[in-house]
Amino acid sequence: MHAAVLRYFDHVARHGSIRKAADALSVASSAVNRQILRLEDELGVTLFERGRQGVRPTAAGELLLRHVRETQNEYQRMRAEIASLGGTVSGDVRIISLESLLVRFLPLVVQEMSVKHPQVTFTVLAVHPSEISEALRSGDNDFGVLFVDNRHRGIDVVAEFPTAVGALMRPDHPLAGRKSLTLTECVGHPVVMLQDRWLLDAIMATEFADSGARLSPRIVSNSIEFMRQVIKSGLGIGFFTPVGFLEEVRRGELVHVPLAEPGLAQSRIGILVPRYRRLSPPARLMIDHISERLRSFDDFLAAPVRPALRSTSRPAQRRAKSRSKA
Amino acid sequence: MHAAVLRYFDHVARHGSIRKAADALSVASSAVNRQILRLEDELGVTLFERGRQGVRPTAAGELLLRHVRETQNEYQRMRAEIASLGGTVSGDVRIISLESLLVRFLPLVVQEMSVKHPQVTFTVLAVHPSEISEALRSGDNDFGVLFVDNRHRGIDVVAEFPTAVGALMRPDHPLAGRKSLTLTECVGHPVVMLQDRWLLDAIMATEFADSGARLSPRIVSNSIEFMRQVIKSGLGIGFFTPVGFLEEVRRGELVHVPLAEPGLAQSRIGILVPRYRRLSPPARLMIDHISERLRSFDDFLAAPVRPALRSTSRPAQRRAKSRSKA
DNA sequence: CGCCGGCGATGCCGAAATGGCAGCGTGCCG
DNA sequence: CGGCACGCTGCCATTTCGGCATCGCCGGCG
Repeated sequence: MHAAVLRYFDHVARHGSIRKAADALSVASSAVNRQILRLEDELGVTLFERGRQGVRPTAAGELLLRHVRETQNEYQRMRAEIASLGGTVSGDVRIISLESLLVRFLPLVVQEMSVKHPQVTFTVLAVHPSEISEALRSGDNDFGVLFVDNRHRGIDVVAEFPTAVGALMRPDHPLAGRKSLTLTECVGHPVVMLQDRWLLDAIMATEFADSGARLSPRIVSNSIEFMRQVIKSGLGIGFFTPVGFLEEVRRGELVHVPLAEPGLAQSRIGILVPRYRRLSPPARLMIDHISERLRSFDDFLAAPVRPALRSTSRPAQRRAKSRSKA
Repeated sequence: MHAAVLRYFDHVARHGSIRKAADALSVASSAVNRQILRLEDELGVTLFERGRQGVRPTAAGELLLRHVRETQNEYQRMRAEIASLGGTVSGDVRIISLESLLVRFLPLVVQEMSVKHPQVTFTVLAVHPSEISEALRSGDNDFGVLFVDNRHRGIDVVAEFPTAVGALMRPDHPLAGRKSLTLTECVGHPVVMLQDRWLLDAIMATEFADSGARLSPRIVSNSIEFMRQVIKSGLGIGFFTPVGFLEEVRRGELVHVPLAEPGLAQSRIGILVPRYRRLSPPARLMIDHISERLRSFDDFLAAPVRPALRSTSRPAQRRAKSRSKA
């Protein structure tokens, strides 16, 4: 429906080069070039600065770019809305997430969703913590499943759930019997750590730093899967939320001991949505489904800690504080 | 830039007929028709119900319509934004207003604005009170200059100014010497009234009813200009905000005596903007300008009442409570 | 009852827009 | 200096779009 020039312009901006964009679009570069020139003529401004190394949007180009992307996003959302009028939900749901949730949790909910709504497609991306704000604000993604971080402006938390960041280890580890741990208590034990603060968002990073704990990493990696295997083989302790390791903990292959540091024990996973974003029907359904799933895991996630401290009363208190709307 | 089919679709929906739309667009009806058919084929849904008397959007058509209009509005706003990058402000500012402001006040500010920014065009419409909400929400208009009515949902008041609704009469009228009046005090005097609640919004209507005052209208009309002349010729009292009659009051041709009823004395004129609407640069400038103008009238508008009641202290207190942003 | 007028849909044709191909000029880099 | 990637342009084929005439349909009116 929309003019091809919208897609062309978007691609040129993304690739920073007319030829690259034309290549990605599978059209001749001349065609793309002429559309851009025609557009500049129509608006009476130059939209790209032509450098020796490609093109870069001018201020006017940036404004147009925002309009174009917004239009395309809204178009997709509207198509999904129309499709859902006929009863069958369809469209693409774009999610950004913590990598630890990408490994187990999100595949599960995506699969469950796919069974219920076969027409829905999914784009699930792990993002570097420094790019979360941009990824949510750009309008390219519907929502994020991330650690709640109230430093983000213009982003709403539509549902959040407590999760206890803790130490993951084999059942035969010396610390495996503990009900909770401080980071300082882990000093001396071999630790496997994530490289480059991946997964550990800023909250945790400062907490780890503030504790003064000089943890000695025996193994450093940026692969969750690698760390999973390393921990399973008893090479050290890892620090994670348990959501990505539910199966291992259930089967007794690993033990998750929550950390006592307040900033970590009270950390929360939330569904983060750019404020004012209109969600497509499948995105709304997906948010509801994830909320439900997280809530159903909640007892399991939180139970190992709190009931042990609060003796008898309220033995399995529901602690999810969903603010999801109907 | 945008595909012609957007404009076609919009026009067809507005006119409720393909041929009418084609006529308004100055293209052949077949061209319009085929574009609509192609669009329906592309989306896989029928967008219009073909009746004997033209076409009417289906549910899917309504969704698409919203997207199309939003896209067009945003495009216009973006063009204005780009144009203002070059220093010269341009674009169209769409305002809805009370009819009483249309007669004197808005022509003044529009003229002042036109001098400063010749490239800016204006669309100023009087709307029936029952259509205010729809007119603001539709996205067709930038803002309204109206009586503040907090029953509107999703509409923000970016600036508001007290205005004293009062009785307008000739200086030789028996009540002309009064500092303030109640409606019951007006009983017995001939009154000129607006037909069909035009201008008087619901607040005033109820106030007039609640007061129990049985005012005897000698003349009823729906034309402000007609009533102005009638009042000037001494045929009766009219009830208005003074903004539309500033010149006459200044020249001493008419006297404006504020009404004592709290709901009327404390009525406010405000600039009402649809929440979440992004304003074009000229619209922002126009809002600022109107705010300033209203504020500069404020002393004049409010002074006749309050200083007289509060004797010495705070003789000419500024009472504008602008919440306009820079 | 039949005619007329308005409606949307369609076939046909010329005009305009779009895209593909080849080639130009230019600046960067080894 | 020669390759290389860049944006740009002339030429031609293809696709799309719009105008015109026409069809089928239906309601209103004489």
